[in-house]
Amino acid sequence: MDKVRTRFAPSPTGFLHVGGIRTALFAWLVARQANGKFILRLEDTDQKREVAGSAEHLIKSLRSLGLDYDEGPDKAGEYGPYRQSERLDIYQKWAQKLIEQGRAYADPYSPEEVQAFREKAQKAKQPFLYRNHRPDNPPQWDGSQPLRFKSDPKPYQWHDEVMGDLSTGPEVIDDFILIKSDGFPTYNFAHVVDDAEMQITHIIRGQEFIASMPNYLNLYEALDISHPIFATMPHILNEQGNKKLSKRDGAKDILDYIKEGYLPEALRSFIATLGWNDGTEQEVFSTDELISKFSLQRVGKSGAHFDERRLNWVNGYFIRQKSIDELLANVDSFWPKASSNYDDKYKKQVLGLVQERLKYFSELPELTSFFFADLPINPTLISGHKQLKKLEVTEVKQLLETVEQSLSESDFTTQDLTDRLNDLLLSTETKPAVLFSLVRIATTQAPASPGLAETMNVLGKETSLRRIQTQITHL
RNA sequence: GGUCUCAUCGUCUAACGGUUAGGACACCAGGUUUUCAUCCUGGCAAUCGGGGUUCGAUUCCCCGUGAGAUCACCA
Repeated sequence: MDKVRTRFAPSPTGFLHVGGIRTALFAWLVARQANGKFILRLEDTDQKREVAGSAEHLIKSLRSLGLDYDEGPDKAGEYGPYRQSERLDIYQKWAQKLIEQGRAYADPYSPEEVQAFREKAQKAKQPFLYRNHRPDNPPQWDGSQPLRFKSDPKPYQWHDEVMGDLSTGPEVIDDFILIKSDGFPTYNFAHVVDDAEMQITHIIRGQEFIASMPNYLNLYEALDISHPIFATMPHILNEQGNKKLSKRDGAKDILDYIKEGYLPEALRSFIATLGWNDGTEQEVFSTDELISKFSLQRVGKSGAHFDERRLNWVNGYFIRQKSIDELLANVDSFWPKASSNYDDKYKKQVLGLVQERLKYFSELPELTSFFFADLPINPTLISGHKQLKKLEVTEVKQLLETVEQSLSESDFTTQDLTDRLNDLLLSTETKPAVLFSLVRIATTQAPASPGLAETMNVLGKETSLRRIQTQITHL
């Protein structure tokens, strides 16, 4: 087989959501697995829908996810340019060829007239086909009219790597527009030409294109080019599961996940297993494993729902696998503001304590703020505690003073703190649920925190004792 | 409405026609000296319905039903 070349061909009309990035990921995996090339092509043939800055946004999204491309708008290759708006002459050339063969003609009708045909068909409960109105003597095409494909309706059957064998009758084939009256090609024409020109071997795309496959097949024949391998991905559905994931419907920009501190490798694993698995019971995949194990044939045919809770679990899983040094490098922009006074050594100690509770990095401030600054006394932590609220204020005060006295003699190693805390349990005749909770609240003022001795060890003697003292004076 | 496609726990999914239909997320309960989390143990929970074919159907066929996609000078 030819060297594998896959492409991701978005239109620059907005951001990329999970569904879009999955198509890109699969195309990337197919290319990387075969040691082939992955190409980014911008399908910017609709000037009206183009959103300023979205091309850059798309590129940034791919880069953030680690989906590097070998050729693209900002990465020259031998099949460029990689922006369709810069390839108009190429489409003209191919269009000319079709005209010469009598397989393309100028559309003499106005949009309103075509619309009238459409409504008439609708009223008659007939499917609308432009070719039923194909003009007998179309005018010479001068570029001001749309150029239409003169189709040759026939039944088709074809193979799709994901969907299997597909077939349709001739009734779905029509004279679609090749080149619009504004001089730009339609997707239907441009992508066929570009995939051929760019030597693309696999077209991996969403299922919205499956209905027009027969038209493309018909066009491939007219152009006398062999078609690439097709792989159609089912859509990812929204959380409610009643429609395809869409921007309108509140689907999130994939870049937002990066901003919230989801790891690219976790995102890759999660997104890949949305519809794909290797047949074993493995749930999480490294990117190397994805590259070696992925296959289009094992992609499911039905749409999957996007479940953020599972993504959270996968991301937490990847976070727990990381070394503290790797973690430190990853969370750099997520620390609470107060952390700027602390060095990496201290931050690594903190990370070591919160690593297993992090689901995504933007949780870092709420999980670690008390390591960097004294939080205000929160009386409800005691008054709302099921055991502590039963105690008299004097009892609480007594307990804290006993603790303070013992800890003032500690060297604040985790071991010594643990020993002293255990001794205090005996000497004060209190339960862990009472004593430990109280000390934990006093030293952190947080509803949840890592283990008590470890936390105090990291906070240090001065800070820990000061906070206990502060708590006493606020009782 | 026409055309195409799909259908296993709430969710992601596994099961060359023969399994007590498996795993994971979520949830619930218990354990790991406080909390949150991790980890461990256990639990709840599915083959859309009806017909065939077969000794035997989640699996093959047909009909329903449901869902999705598409019917643009959008991609």
